[in-house]
Amino acid sequence: MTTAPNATAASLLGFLHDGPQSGWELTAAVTEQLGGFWSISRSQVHRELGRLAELGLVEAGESGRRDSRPYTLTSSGRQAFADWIGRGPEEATVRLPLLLFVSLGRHLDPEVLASILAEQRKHQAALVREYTAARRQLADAQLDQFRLATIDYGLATARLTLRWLDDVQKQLGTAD
Amino acid sequence: MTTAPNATAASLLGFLHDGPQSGWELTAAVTEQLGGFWSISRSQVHRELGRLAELGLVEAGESGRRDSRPYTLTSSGRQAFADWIGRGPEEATVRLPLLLFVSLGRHLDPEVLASILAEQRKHQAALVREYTAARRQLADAQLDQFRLATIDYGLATARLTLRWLDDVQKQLGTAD
DNA sequence: GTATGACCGTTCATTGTGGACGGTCTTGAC
DNA sequence: GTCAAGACCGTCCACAATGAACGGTCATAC
Repeated sequence: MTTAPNATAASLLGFLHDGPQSGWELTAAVTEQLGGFWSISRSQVHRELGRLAELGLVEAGESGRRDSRPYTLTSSGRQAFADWIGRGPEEATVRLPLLLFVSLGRHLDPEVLASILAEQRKHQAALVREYTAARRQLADAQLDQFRLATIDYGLATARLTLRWLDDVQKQLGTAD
Repeated sequence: MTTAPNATAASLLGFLHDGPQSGWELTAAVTEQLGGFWSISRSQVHRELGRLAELGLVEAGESGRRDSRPYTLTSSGRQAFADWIGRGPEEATVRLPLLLFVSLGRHLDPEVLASILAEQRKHQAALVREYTAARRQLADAQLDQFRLATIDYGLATARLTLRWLDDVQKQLGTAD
């Protein structure tokens, strides 16, 4: 009984539950729906699809328009996915460049630091607007409550980061 | 004028501002101080140190006790770090297994899902306690405000995730 | 008809992780 | 005093993941 070898492969199997899709389509779907908290790259997607095909968890169809090759979930693929998701999420390895940057902030000129933080603030604000729009749009079309929940997480995180940036800026201002 | 090739190398240069350290010590320091939002691996640290030495950004000292080899920041290393941090944080590539898991939750039996979420809740609660303790301990010893800020971020994030898990669980309960 | 740009897979250099291995020094139980 | 356990320390390797570059196909607009 094969199991999905890693989280990336598993996510592909998950998305293939919605019907046959090509590597390109899968990449687009994952990026659009999970982009905020689950990044993948095209090259990785294709490599995993190739392997999944070898393992028989997925079946490559005839190449359609423009080299697009649709993959279909097999029954053992379905089983492998069930195995994987039943084991629960693995531990996260987090890398947030923004946090690394701030934690080394004492080595940077306060003026420059302030202007960079302001820029980051803008970025987070844009993110909040983006998530808010997505939320509104998806609340209408009633959909998967799980997907709604993940959007809520993204929104909450963006808001948190925004508030945190404000706090940091404020504290820096009063520091002198 | 060389610049730190990547964020990992840059973080090492940053930490070496506090004095000469071996790869082991650097790994420990980064893990302890930034573990929540900046993961590194021992193998990667040593590879980067080797390269930094080749680039002359760092100088390997005489091997001390137990193969420990201390590295010292050179003046060009200092300059390379300044260059790097002056450019601001790069874009984050986020991968949160918990979020991937929940977003695929519809494929999992609700009972099993609930028990896994409960487990994750415990994990987050422990994290909150951990950060709270660290915060208290570091607020006494007056220290770098930047480091305090990063701890605050970790704490806020853990709390957010905890609340979010509660929301998800609640929503699942009422779904039937 | 042809230029532009969306689509689609492949390749490769580089970054990053985790486990295994081998070795060194310290500490404490006996 | 010895010796076992465990902390310390670097190295090696298989595997995972990213991003940029390349080459090619098709549709559309002019």
